[in-house]
Amino acid sequence: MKRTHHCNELRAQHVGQKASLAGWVHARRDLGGIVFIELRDREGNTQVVFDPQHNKSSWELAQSLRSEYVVAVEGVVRQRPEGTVNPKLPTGEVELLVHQLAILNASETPPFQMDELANEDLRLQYRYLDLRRPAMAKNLILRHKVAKVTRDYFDANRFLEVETPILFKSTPEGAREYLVPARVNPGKFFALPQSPQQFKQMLMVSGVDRYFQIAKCFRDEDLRADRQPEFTQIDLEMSFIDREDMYAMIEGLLVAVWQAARGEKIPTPFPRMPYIEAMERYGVDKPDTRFGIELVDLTKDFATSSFKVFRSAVDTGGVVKAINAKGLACATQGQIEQLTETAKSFGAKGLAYIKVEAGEWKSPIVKFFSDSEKAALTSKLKIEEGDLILFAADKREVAWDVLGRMRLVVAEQLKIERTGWNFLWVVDFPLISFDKDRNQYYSTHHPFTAPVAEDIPLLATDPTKVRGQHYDVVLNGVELGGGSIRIHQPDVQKKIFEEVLRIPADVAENRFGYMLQAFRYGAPPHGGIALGLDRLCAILCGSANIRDVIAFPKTAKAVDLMTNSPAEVEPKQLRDLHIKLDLEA
RNA sequence: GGGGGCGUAGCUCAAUUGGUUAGAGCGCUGCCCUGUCACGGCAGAGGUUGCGAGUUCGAGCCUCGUCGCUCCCGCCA
Repeated sequence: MKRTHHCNELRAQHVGQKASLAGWVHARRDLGGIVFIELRDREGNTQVVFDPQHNKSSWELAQSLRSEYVVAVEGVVRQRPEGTVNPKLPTGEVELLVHQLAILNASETPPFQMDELANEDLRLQYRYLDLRRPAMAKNLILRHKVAKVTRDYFDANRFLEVETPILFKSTPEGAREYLVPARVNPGKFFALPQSPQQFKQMLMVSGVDRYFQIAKCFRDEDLRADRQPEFTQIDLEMSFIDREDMYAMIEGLLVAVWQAARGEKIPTPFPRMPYIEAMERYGVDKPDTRFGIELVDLTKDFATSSFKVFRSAVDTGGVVKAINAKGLACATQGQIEQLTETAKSFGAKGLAYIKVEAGEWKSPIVKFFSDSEKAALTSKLKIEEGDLILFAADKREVAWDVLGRMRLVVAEQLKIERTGWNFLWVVDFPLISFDKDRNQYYSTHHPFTAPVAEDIPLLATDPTKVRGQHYDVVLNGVELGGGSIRIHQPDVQKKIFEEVLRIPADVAENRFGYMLQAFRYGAPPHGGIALGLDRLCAILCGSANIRDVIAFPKTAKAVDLMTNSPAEVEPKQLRDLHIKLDLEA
């Protein structure tokens, strides 16, 4: 009794045909004289009917069916009687009248029902049941489609899919790594790659020209809703290109993905926004441009203010900025305190505010403002009845960060509708940043990013002014991916390592020596990008959590509840690896 | 490492100010039911209120500790 159709296939056109289905018992409706079973597989559901007048023995056997039994049925496709068509089911015009039923496997009563959402830990423990749920099956299918269209697209664009090693070398800068002891080399370790970055650049030197990979990456950092310790990137690298080529290539990919996954057309080219503009207007380098509440700069207006908090922020080189949460003046004192606590958790010293209610500015600070300052606020922030103005007076970066985050918080509270797909490229990032605590420069992204050519002279004088040829693709406030045109001249790369980043020569040689050497043998100009496949799929599924698009994810504590890993190992295994556990956890 | 939320029946949740025998829906078991699709009807079983201490005449509720799930900050070149 091999199946002839899946459970979302039979339609009116099949009426009268013999058909066999196999799947799980999704629902049982036993009316006494007649039994209906809704049979489910990953594609959908079909109603099958057991009628004693048609086939008594299978009707009798059907009495014993329970949720999640695995069965095969053979019968004839029948138009449902008038008035019993189910418009909610794609197969709802027909049903399968069963001649023969085979119970392929029974099932214990499942720990949760397939049609409601159980607790996350239970779902993860019984992930194989969770994945049977139609919503999760749909996510798996969508992820497959995205991967498939990605491969097809890059194949059509002359890319080669090349696998790079999972056992890699430890590169201590950046994220914490998972280490793998190397048994045959006692005391030495591999690390799992945070990304295939260095290999893909080597592939360009190898003449591969266009590389892509759907690559597993590993980072031993604390988890978030959008961060798992192992995750997947759509990773690519191209030779003989500039930034414009990359923008066009990725826009083409995303057009194809949206078409395949959602059947929607997205407009190209995506807007470009310099990093500094993103920060000034939205306070983040991955702005959600689907709504306003933009940051407004008031530094000049309060440069000579008699309100000391603002004045001293400006005097010490900081800024005064504000956002207008239109319609939030109704916030209670308790809610304002809550907002203040939130702002403090983001690094603010406090949260100055103005509530515009009953034609009045209600605020503990407004009495310090001059008429001209009030006028500036009114015009720049377009203040109207019902507004809530939130201020940040601090160092520029802190003010950006606090208001950028508060902007999202108030948008949430105002329940601002955020629809549509707002893609954009954020460009012109600073190549180099300065770490005040450690008193040294560091690469904003990674040390292989090429400077914008005309800014190269600034490397020696004012490195933080140098723009990098880096680009991030942002969608609705989510960083989908980022990349850069790379340095391909060994002398420039060496200069960045040694003169700007001040990596000691022997350390640079040990970590990147092979790379510098490779570049001396004819490295083509090249650049690449990596997109987070998990985040991409989560957005396409409308899920806030990437666990929903990963078949077997880990909990927030980085544990797999289904297999109970990580777990302790046998002492012999440790001995083989020359590892002794003698530090308290 | 820090902060918030949650933990009560198999599942999702309720339980007033700390006060009688901890409830509901779904699921489960049995019986009835020939056009259901959230099938319906009748009956029933099912609880160490995560765990451990403490306060109290009395704790699901308060306190402390601990475990688990989750969200956020730090962290994630």
